[in-house]
Amino acid sequence: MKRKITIKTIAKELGVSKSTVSKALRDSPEISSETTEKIKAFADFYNYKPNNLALQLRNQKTMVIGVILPKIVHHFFSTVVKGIEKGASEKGYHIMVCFSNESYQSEVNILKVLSNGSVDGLLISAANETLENENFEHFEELVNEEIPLVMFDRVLDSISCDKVIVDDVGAGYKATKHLIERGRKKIAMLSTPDYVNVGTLRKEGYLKALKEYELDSNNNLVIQIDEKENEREQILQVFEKDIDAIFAVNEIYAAIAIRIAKEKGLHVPNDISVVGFTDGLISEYSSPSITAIVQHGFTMGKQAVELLIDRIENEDETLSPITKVISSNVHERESS
Amino acid sequence: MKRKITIKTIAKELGVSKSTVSKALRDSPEISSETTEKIKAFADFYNYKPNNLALQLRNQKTMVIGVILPKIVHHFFSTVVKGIEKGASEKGYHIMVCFSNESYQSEVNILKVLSNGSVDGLLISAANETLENENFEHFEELVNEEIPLVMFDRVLDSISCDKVIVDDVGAGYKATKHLIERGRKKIAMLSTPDYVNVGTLRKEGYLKALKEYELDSNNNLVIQIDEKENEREQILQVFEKDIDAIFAVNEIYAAIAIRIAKEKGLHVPNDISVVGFTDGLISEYSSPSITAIVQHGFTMGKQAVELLIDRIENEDETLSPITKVISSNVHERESS
DNA sequence: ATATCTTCCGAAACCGGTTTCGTGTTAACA
DNA sequence: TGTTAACACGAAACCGGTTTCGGAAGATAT
Repeated sequence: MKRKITIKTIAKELGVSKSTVSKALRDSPEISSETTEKIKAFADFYNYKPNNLALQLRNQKTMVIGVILPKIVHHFFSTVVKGIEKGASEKGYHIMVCFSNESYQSEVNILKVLSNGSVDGLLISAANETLENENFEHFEELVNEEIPLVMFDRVLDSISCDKVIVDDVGAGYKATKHLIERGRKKIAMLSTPDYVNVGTLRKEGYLKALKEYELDSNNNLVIQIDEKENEREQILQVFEKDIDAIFAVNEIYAAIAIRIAKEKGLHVPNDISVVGFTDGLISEYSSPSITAIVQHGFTMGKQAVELLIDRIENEDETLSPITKVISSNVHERESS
Repeated sequence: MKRKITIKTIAKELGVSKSTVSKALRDSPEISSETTEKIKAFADFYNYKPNNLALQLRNQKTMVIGVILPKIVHHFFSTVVKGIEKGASEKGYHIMVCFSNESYQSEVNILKVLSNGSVDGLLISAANETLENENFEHFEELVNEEIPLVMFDRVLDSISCDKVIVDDVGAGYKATKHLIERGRKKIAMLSTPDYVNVGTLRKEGYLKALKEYELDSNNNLVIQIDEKENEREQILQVFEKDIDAIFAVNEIYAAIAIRIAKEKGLHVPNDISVVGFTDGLISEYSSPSITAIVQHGFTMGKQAVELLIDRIENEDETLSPITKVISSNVHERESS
């Protein structure tokens, strides 16, 4: 990188002091218009730009928000990132994005680096491994250090910070109710292992709807898919049961279910209805297109970053943590 | 944020000088093991972490790489980001991600901020608007300032920097050849407007394959889809022509084409074959699944960031710019 | 007893800005 | 003519580290 021109260079070249240059560039009334013009012209000519690091150090403010995501090649999370970036850039902040890849150790390492003053605050969605092993000390430390922190989607109850979540119980309920209203009575659910709390919450909503409509809610229509194993094999099992609808915890499982149904000669939605979660490209472009719960990732990201910036810029007021719930809704398509 | 403990605090508390603390923490032989132990214990107890900004300012190095993308809610780009992050973190770098949202002005604004010393280098994929209007001064300025820069995917020939691109001509050729080898003779192409050079290049490969197999290559089987208009309406037009195959410039157009074909009672691939670009979730999970060109976004991102870090860490050697070409291949599925 | 060498540590400069405070010059006023 | 205020600018501290250099004290050599 070419050696950048600094205030000192300008000062030396023009025979004035550092302070004069700094003041002139900031239009201080202390400096005569004559001198100011001269300095500005010089700075302009040499394309002077103040060094951000120096300013950040001086102001103890980076205008950068750290974002830790479990993954990025994922429609929901990429949508959230978009919302975060939008909200951040509107307030003049930039984002530093890191991925835990669902690994606890990565999460810890990233936090170690980012909590060194590189960022003004953090936006985190926890890794599955962290949730599974219940190792939360690294988050607790952040709270202790009073680093502004907002968790979203994959949040932890025991951490005292602002949170933004999807109303997963409500969403599960709405999805199931939607199927019931279409006349379905034997609704299976493709869920996640229990440690993924979103799966658990969605199941709760599912059971709630079944109960409300007095349908059989014995658990054996719920299959917990382990994403580390072959997903298709696991989903195949659900077709051995006597069902007329499937509620899948994400759009990929929904798409796989539809494909298996077709292979078995079942018509979707005539023989079997399918509702998915995450209103992404798969739901939109598969055929039949898939009825899905839309999670409003963009909104979630934007609200999360706005909460965070609020904390950053009003550090004095120590309000108790807020949890925002983004309500979801059913986007009806052809599969139900 | 809680006032962080600094070297000065430790020094005052322990009655030694700043320099002694700094040296002790860095295991300098200048400091007696006794003093070192004492300082380390104290630092450890109060969870001291050196302030990154101070180090960055001192070392004139941030270990941060700026990434500018046209968009993130897009399978290919999110894959590239994953590759970038992987390559970066392997070398101890972090990434700062910004989105131009295909807007020229955003691109300029982002560059203005990021070229202030906040990053050690930049990874850029140009916005469509920039390509369309051919405004490249902001990139030229980067080159002038000798800020390490690597462009990927959407690159500009006139900018002198390292580049990583997909072999779009070859990919278009392979896709078309694949269809021809399946016995197709009337192959339409769903392309992009001409200013999107990837579209133009893919078309070039398409035409090359047609010519090689002595098929009619008059241009009227090529439709340029303007993504700002209704895409479905535009794609519908292609079905008015006498065709037996479609080569789509991305997977969304391929999915839309398949859907329209089904609606028209055409069987895919018996009546009409479809090949798409971008081997994403849509191609994988739609039914029939879509034969697609895989672009290896992860590889592209990783190679781009490796080129960049190489430049950053070997600034003295001024080698002439390198262009890496990532070759793509056909992932055969059911649609062809 | 003096010279020299280690060992261990502190003062100060530096990175690149901002900001407070002090000061010399000139003009206005009594 | 002396006092004072306004103006224009510079010196120095500061943000939080690292690093060079110099020096005090004690150990060793002569």
